[in-house]
Amino acid sequence: MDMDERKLRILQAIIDDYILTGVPVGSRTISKKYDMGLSSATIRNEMSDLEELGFLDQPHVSAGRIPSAKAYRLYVDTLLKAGKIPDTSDASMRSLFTGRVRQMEDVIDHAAQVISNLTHYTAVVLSPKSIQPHIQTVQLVPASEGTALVVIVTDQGIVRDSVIRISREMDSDTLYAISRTLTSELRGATLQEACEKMPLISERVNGNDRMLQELYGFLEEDRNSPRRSHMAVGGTSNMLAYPEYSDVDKARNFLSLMETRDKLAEIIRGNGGMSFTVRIGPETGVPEMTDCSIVTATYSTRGGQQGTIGVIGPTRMQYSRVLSILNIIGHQLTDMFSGEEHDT
Amino acid sequence: MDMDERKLRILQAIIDDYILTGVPVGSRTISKKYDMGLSSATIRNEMSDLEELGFLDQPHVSAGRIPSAKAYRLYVDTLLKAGKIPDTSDASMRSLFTGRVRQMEDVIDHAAQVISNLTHYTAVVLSPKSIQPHIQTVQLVPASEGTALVVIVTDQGIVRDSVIRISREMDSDTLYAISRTLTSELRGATLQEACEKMPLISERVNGNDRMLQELYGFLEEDRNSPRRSHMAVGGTSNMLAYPEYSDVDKARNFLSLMETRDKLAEIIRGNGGMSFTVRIGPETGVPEMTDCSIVTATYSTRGGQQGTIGVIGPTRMQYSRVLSILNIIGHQLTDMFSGEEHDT
DNA sequence: GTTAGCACTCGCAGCCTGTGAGTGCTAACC
DNA sequence: GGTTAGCACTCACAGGCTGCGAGTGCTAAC
Repeated sequence: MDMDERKLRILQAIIDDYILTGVPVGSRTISKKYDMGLSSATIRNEMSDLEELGFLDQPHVSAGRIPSAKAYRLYVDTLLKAGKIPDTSDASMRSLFTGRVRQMEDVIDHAAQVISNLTHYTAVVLSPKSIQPHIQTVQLVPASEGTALVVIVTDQGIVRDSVIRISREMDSDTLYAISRTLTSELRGATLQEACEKMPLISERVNGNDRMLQELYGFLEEDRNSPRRSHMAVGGTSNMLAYPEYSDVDKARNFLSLMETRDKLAEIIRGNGGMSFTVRIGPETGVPEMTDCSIVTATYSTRGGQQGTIGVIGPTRMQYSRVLSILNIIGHQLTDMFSGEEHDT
Repeated sequence: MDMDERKLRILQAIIDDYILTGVPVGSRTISKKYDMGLSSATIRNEMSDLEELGFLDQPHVSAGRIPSAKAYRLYVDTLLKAGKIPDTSDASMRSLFTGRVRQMEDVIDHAAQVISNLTHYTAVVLSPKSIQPHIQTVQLVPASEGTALVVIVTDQGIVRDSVIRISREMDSDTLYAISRTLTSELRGATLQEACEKMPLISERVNGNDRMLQELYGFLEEDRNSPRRSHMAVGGTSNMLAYPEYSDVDKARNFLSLMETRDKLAEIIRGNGGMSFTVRIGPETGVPEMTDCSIVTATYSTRGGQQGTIGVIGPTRMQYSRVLSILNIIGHQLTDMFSGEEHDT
């Protein structure tokens, strides 16, 4: 017994219907609602076959059938093969980022909002993972008495800063002089390399051991921390609207997963840099998410780094709509971050 | 009919029991569990009085009684009057902030986590609302070709930054020179005043109109935006564990309120700078939160600004425990932000 | 003023039942 | 041989009924 054209059409109809309603779908429904010119009995036979092939599950004998993960997979694959993205009414989306957002983090927060509003699922937006940024400028800025702010600008436009203590005698000019030395010494180095170079530099800028010590500490720490990779989550409450989560315990599990941000980031990032991924149920690899699907897309910034946007929803997700939305928003973010600088 | 000592003791017992169990409490329970030396019948009479006085509500005739908002109010007030804070096992809390956290935002995120873990309610932490910071240093740092980073350090240690476009000819020294001028001109000014001064300065730093224009734009925008006031929310999923939220719709309302961050910040900030506030049910002023209570406390930073930490829970909250925890965490945050600089 | 006793209320869990959606199978039909 | 009508069967679910138990209010006695 093989998949033929007709089985495929029936499967498609079942999936469509189930995505829409969330209720197990029966043979009669298919034969009536989607006029295939077949009686319910015939559909019934086909459905029985489809079940045997592993595309349908039956929650209990006298209920309709629901698509299996395998079915969604097939569905999505054919969807993606066929020019994938239908044009959603993107007039409504074109101008979502006009409201003068500047800081990258603000944009990311906003994007998560927008995506979750459009999809009615949960949206996650990750800033690009900075892969070994190279130092471009180091500057010490006088802050309050006895402290200075270290600002490190990298080639990816990412700015890192921290306050360090300095001796009270230092004035602005001295700091500038030191900044120049540091910049010329460290330009082009990765944070890693900068750490290694510090001892050498310490000889050339004599008499400021304590300060350099602190600077070193900052570099050291910053190098190891994955911070500055910002993440925004939006629309977690949307999920509660789906009958899949009318069970409070399930909902709670889901929500607490959404709250453990490290884990969540890891999950979303698990797309291997593909421009689109769809992970369905068990494919997510997360036990808590066997009845969720994750759709991700990427956007890129000037430096060629990739950020990730993702949508988490029930397995019966409106895949085509979600893919379309992610596509559009992804492009918008790319435009925003790579064309013009994201400033005023 | 008046409140007397005995009525108070009974009310206390009822509240304690209800906070613990969440189930309407009956006269028999009180007479047995909390040995008052009174029979259930007597308690019954007293409870009837308490109901008449507005301290108890009866969900339905044959259920026990539950404390009204008025009762909680009384409860909290006497609690607060009496040296308020019981010593919770704070050995477990003392060292919650050791893990080398530096950036203020990280600390705030962490604090929200900690508080929600300790209380099992939802925690909100707000960074101080910067009230008219004064500029201390302005520095332009070369970023990528044709752009520079403006770093503004204020007297409150708050740093604002943005990328602006500059003409390509400018080198590091030129930028420094301009920085010096800007700093000497603007030191001590508020952002507001800085905006007003810009036209004047523009004459003195000739030939860089475009850059100054952008700088002006940045100041202008920054002045008006309440950003940089960071907010962290933790433990929203905790609320679903309480029977009060076993209704999914209710839970969803709550969660979507937690997601509208502006509104949430406003609500939490509505404490008028009091060192402790407890708002019970309707007192919150938020229709969606009539069955929630909000407890807030403040912490302060070097510049004397106040940040807010808050806990949102069901009205039958463990007020004394929550107050105690907020007290401790508040002190820790104050120590961290006002004693030493929050750096390495 | 306190308490024992009692009748009464009412939510809730458990059980039963009818209904309806859905299935699988068989036999007839084209 | 594929398709369809018919039929018996299954099973979740909603609705109605019932008994239980927790709780109350009232009254009368202590």
